[in-house]
Amino acid sequence: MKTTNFNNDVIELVWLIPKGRVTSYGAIANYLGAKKSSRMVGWVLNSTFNIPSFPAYRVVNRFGLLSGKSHFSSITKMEELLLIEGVEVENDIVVNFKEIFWDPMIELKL
DNA sequence: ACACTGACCACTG
DNA sequence: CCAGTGGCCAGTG
Repeated sequence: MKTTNFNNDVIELVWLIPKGRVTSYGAIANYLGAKKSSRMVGWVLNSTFNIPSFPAYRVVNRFGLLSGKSHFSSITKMEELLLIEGVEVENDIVVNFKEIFWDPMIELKL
């Protein structure tokens, strides 16, 4: 596959998400200066299925919904992985999303 | 080359 | 509040 900067940046950033925290596609796209390209973030994540222990499960949509769960090995895998880190999930939605939301724009502060 | 899709998001009426 | 729309752009048929 072609390795673009965007691709690498997204992957780098996702690796930086602390355990027990989550972020959103939009937040990542926004931080990378591609605000309108949040769809691309999802696209990049879809190509990371072959990267062992890549924490793609820490990325959800802006509502805290586990929109990518169907792309994991098991439909419940994403939720399980989050639960292990102490992230509560109910009806495919991160319960305390606002509290544990990790915004690179703030956390990495420029 | 063209049309459509997608792990999305913000804006508009 | 809900539906529609535009923007982004790589992959696929």
